[in-house]
Amino acid sequence: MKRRLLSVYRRLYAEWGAQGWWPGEGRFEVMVGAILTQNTSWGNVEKAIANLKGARVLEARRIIVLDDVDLAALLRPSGYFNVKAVRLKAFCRWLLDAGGAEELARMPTGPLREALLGVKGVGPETADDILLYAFDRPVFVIDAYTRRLFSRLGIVAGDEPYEELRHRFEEAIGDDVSTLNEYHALIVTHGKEVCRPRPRCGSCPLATDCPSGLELADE
DNA sequence: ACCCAGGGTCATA
DNA sequence: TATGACCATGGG
Repeated sequence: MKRRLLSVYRRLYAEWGAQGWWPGEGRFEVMVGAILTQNTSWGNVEKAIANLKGARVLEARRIIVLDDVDLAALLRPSGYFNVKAVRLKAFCRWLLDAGGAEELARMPTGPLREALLGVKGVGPETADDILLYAFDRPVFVIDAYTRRLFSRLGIVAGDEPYEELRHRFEEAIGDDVSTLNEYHALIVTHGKEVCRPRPRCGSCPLATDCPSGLELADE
């Protein structure tokens, strides 16, 4: 399990190299993106972030004073805009009450993760996105792409609880932040291009010698 | 005209 | 603990 998992990483990396993730400039924009991309394609998120920039409100202090309706209007392209307006404001409120990102950056990873999970609208995946990509903490993000790719490879079932998968991946990968970062980035940016259902298997980089431990599970 | 996308919350059993 | 409803836009 550990070996096969790392083998997938080596192949993804060999094929596509470092991704230099997360898209977005600076801690705050990364955190905003993590909330807005919940069950939403990144292209739509970019439009919403562009709206926030255009309105010059891409700062916690600007966001908390907006009316929910006005904020929702800016977030419209990213979908679930009413829900996300409330979540984004709750997150910004928490961030400011905590003394800002610089203060949070001093917290150990465990307590910081618990604090993030205490914010309404921040679940395990969003918290781990923020920990890994905004605070450079050694955690691995389990998302829909990860479940899909690795269940296709037959390495996991795919429907395990979030924490179980997270611990399995972290145990296999280790605590090197840049590896955790690049691995998840590769899965999201190129996971769809590999290990498609049987008929297309032969064309994917992972499948060129799939017999060596990466054979596909039947779908 | 579907189907799905870098989830999370809340109500129910 | 574990399902199901709900949130909503935009691209394929």
